[in-house]
Formats: sequence, structure tokens, C-alpha cells
Amino acid sequence: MSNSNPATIEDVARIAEVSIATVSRAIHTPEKVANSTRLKVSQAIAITGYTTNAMARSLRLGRSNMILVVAPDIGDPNFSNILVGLENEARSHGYGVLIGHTQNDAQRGLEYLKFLNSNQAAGLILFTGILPFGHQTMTARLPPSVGVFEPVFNGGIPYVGVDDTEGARKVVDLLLAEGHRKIAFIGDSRTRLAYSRRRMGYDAGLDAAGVPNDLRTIFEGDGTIESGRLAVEQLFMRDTLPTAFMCVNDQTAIGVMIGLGARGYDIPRDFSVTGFDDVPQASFMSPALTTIRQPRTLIGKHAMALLLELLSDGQPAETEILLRPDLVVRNSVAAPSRQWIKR
Amino acid sequence: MSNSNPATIEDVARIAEVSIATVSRAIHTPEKVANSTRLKVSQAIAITGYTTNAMARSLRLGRSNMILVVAPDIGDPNFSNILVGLENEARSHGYGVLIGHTQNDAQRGLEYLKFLNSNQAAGLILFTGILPFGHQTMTARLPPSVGVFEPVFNGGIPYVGVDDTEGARKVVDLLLAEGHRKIAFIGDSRTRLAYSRRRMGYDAGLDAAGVPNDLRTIFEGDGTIESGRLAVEQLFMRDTLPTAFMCVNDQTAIGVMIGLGARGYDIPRDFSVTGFDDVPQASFMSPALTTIRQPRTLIGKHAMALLLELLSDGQPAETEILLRPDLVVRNSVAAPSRQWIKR
DNA sequence: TTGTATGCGTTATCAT
DNA sequence: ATGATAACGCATACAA
Repeated sequence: MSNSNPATIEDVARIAEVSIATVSRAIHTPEKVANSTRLKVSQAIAITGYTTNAMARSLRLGRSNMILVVAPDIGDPNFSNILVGLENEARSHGYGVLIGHTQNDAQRGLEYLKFLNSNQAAGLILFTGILPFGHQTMTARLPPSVGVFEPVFNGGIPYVGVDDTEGARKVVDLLLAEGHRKIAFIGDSRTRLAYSRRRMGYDAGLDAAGVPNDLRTIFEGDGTIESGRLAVEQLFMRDTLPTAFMCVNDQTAIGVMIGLGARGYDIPRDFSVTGFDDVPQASFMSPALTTIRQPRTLIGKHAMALLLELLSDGQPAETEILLRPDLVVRNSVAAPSRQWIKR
Repeated sequence: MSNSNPATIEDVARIAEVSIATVSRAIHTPEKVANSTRLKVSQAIAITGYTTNAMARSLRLGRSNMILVVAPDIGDPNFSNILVGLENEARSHGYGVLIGHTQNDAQRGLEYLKFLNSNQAAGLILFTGILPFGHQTMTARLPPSVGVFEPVFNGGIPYVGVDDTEGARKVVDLLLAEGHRKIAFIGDSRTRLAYSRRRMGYDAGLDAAGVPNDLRTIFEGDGTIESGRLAVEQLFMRDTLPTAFMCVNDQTAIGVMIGLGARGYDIPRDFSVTGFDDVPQASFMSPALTTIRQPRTLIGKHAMALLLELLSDGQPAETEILLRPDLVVRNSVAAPSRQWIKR
């Protein structure tokens, strides 16, 4: 039925017995073409199975209707749901979504930068705390871009995410209300804005409760399960233990729970543990993890909406959209163990 | 430093005081250009920050150096590692990788089909059991394609994955060796080839051991955690219980373990549970899950290598590459409970 | 060794 | 309402 080569606009024009200009018009501005010819064209399109060559179109137009989403780690349990939010919003505005995976590798980032420089994508969503393109980016012109889930460190790029500081504050306040005073913060040493903001919430809560500095413990991890496990190993070598582990994210909390479990402790009886993100796994663990919910699809939706606005207006309506973080109380928090509280 | 518009080959040519043809040659066939001019050109490139417009190049060439990876569910815990294997192999051959996420939606699939029809990708990797493009695909010309992780049902497309039948066979044989006879298979009702192959391994093992049909139980699930949980609910309503749950994948096994745990049973003392895939989470659970390892990055590597071979030769060297599935023995399997064995 | 000119498939401008 | 044509940025056949 179809030739070996995909049909072009010329094939359609020939069959419909019109010019290629008319075919193009019949497709994009049908009101400017007579009913009779429009019919002929659409029949010809059906016969040939014509699909407009998006590449040629973009070359001519100087823009495309694809959005590139760049992520350093596509396995991040937060990524998939945010992506769905991004995609649904893009789609309802006639845009498609393509994903670039950099594996935290600048060379790979450059590849996607070339993609962008060829106008193969009209806009950019950054699921990463730093621009993933290496140093050349500083001078390079980026298309309209929006950061998501985590503020972009070195970009001055509009951002959509949850209010990390307030979320962390809600967690400490819960811990404080349960009677904890010695709360360790298992964090992330990388210069990630989202994590430092969560740390700010931790400090603010402790300040407000009048908890002195020497009761606070900070562990610099890297946000992985292994990092959480390592944290309890390290902390158990110190002379003074916390009664609660407040973790920068759920992955870390899972690691902490594994580490504590391996030492034979019961959560929450012996220690309380909290996370941040409400990753799917968080509700399946035992005990189920008390954490902060990320409104992931909503974040994606807002981020894409903001990007599309940028695409048409050129000006960002706002530079940062912070969504409300909800506390999800499950079973990993209880009053501090008597065993540790006095000592 | 740079103009508002990206530099074109003409900008480079003007500054280097040569023709655009020479610039093009200096880039792609440097041996065909004099040393002196080559130097001028590369200086001009440095000055302008020129990057070749990949879109225009592909339009002219009729092919691109991007590979599209299409996945229905990017959150699949198997996806990320396979992707890494795909990317590394592609990269070492000068190809880039772009990901399309269909969410199991044919309309979204069509979008990526248009992308392919515009020659914006030279080849296609399918991380999905069925062609995700709806019915139009039958007539559409696809670029060279390779299925990965799961055979493509309706395509006649070369495939790279683990030997599902043999893997499942290893699992039953372990269960049988532990003394189990009543082994339930918690499967997947969808017409997925990978799953039906695993089922074949189950049956083959039981046949070989002479386990009669009325001792076998099949539960048709859908491969999700929830499906595993549901399976134990259903099975407990029957009069006769298995001593082991052999699950079609790790997700299902996790659900089964959650369901069993909720009923107060201990694994593996009361029941044995096995999975398939060796998802990262499998080793973190308690008890750690006995399962079959998927050599994920290796699968990705082979699949991409096969695709690139297709791209140059046009003929697939082989139509199916089956990798060896290794049994990972952890703590979720033991001898059948006396409580259940006699009945 | 280098330059000129054509075409890849579109869309938009300008005529008609 | 429709058609001829230029241009988007590039690679290459053909000339020089």
C-alpha cells in the first residue's frame, strides 16, 4: 500500500492535483482553502498515509513542539510521577515530551545541548540541581527552561517544587511534639539546594523549641540507601546517640531503618525515623514510614504550565512556585525510648 | 561573545574566509582539506561556538544518529539499569539515546511514531511487550528495531533478554529440592510473552518432578505489588493452601510478602516466596528475596549492539539473544512448614 | 585543494 | 482561492 519511502507533501499534492502550498494550507489553515479542495487533499493524505516531516517543519519554523526533560538519574523514585504530570500538561497543549538521561555525565549533557541548539526541542525541563552541561553552558544560550523537584543551583532558572523548608519544619515539629530532643539530621553533603532547605527547616524547628546546639547531630550523606545505613554505623560509634533520625529523604530513611534493624533495634520503639518525599515504597515498609508527601504529578503539571507560558510570553510569571508539603503520619515515629532518654 | 542566534556553517565560513563546503569537509573529512585551511576553520569554529545543526544535517542525510527508546512505564525498576547498558553501548558508537514514555497510551505512541517517520531517530528500542503505536503500525514502516527485556508480541522483531523459561525452571527446582510440592504460581494475565515463558518453566519443572495437576495453583495477576497482595487474599479463601508462592516477578513477590505479613505469617518459616528479576529492592527486604537475576546492563548492551548491527548490515545476525538467568538464593525460601504439609 | 550549486521537506511571502 | 518560489542549515556531486 505504501511506497518504501514515506510520503512527502509533494506526493499528496500530486494525487490531490493541487500545489504543495495548498496542501500545507489545507493542513494548517483549513479555513483558507475551498471545501472541495480540502476534501481532495484529505483523501490524498489518507491514501498516502502522509505524516508531516517534523524535522523539516522545525527546520523551516526554527522551533519544534517537543520539550526535552533532562534527568541525571532516571531511576529516582520521584521521577516517574513527576514525568507523568509534565507529559499530561504538555500534551494538552500540543507538545510532546522527550527524555534525556545524563547519568551525571557532562559529556552526555553536551549531547542534549546540541539537540537543543538544533531547535529540536522548544523548551527544557531540568530534573537536576545543577546544569548538566558542563562549563560550556555558561555561554551557551539555553531555550526557555524550568527546574523541577529541586532548584537549579547555577542557573537563575524558574523553579517548581515543594516547600522544602516548611516540610522539614513539619517533621521536626512532629518529633518535638512526641518528646524528642536529640534529633539527628541525616543529610546530603552535595551542594543541593533542596537539601539545604530541608536542613534549614530542621534548624528552625529546633531553634524555636529551644533545643541547644550540642543536642543536634548532622550527618553528611549523599541521599542514598547506602548513605542511610552508613549513618547509623557512624553514629553508633559516638558516645551519644539521638532518639530520632530525621532523614533528608526516604531513601536515606530506608537505609537508616535497615541499619537499625540489622543491629536488632525496633522502630519506633527504640528509635524514631522520618523521611521526606513519600516514595511509593515508603508505605509498604514495616513499619510504614512517616514522611512528607511530594505532590509529584502536580509539580510536573505546574512546571510544564510555567514552561509553556515562558514559551509564549517570554517572561516568567513567577520565578518560584512552592507547593504545600503534607505530613504523612505512619508508624515509624513514637515517643523516645526510656533507654536513651536518660543518660 | 555569541550572537543572539546560534552560529551557522556560513558564519564559520565567512570568518575562516572559505566556502561552506570547505567548512563541512573540514569537519567530516579533514583529510581532504589542507592543513592551513583546516586550522583557519577550527579557529573560526572556536570563535563562533559553532555546533552543527543536527536537524538540518539529518534532513539532508535522511538519517540521524539518535536512537529512540520507547517504554510504557519508565518507573519499572528494571528500566533504569537496562537503559544504562543501552546508552553506554550507543555512545561508544557515536549514537545518542532519547527516551519516549507512552504510559501505555497509543496516542502517545503515535507521537513517537511521527518522530521516527521524520528520520529523527535512526533506530528503535522497544521496552514493551506489544508495539505501542496502535493499529496504524501494521502498515507503517518502522526503522530497525530491537525488543528488550520482554519479547515484542506482534512484531517479528529481534529480541534480547534473559532466558525466562530456564530462569523459572531454576526457581521451581529449588523449591522442589526444599521439599515443596504445592507450589502456587502467581502470574500475569496479560498476554505477555515473558510471563508465559516463565509459566512454562514452572510447568516443566513440576512435570519433571511428577507433581500432579491438582497440586498446582495458578493465580492470574498483573505483575504489580497490589496484585501479589490480592493473590494471597484470594488463595486464603480456598480450602487448600500452597506451601510456596512462586511469583512471576519481584513486584508480585513483594506484594505476596506484604499480604502474608499482614496475616501474621513468618517467611520463610510458614511459607516460601520467590520472585524474578532481582530488582534493587529485593535485597533490602526482610527476609531478602530469593529470585532470578536479570543481567540488566548486559541486556541493554547486547540489544544496542544488535540494533547498531542492523543499522549497518540491514540483516539481523540472530533473531533472539537469550542471556543466562542466575539464581540468587537469599532468605525467603525454606522447607515447607509442617503445619501445612500434612493436610 | 577548493568553490558553486542543488536538494532534503516544509512553511510563508508574494503573485495571480 | 490557489500557485510559484525562496529560505531554513547542511552535505555532496560536479567543476574548476
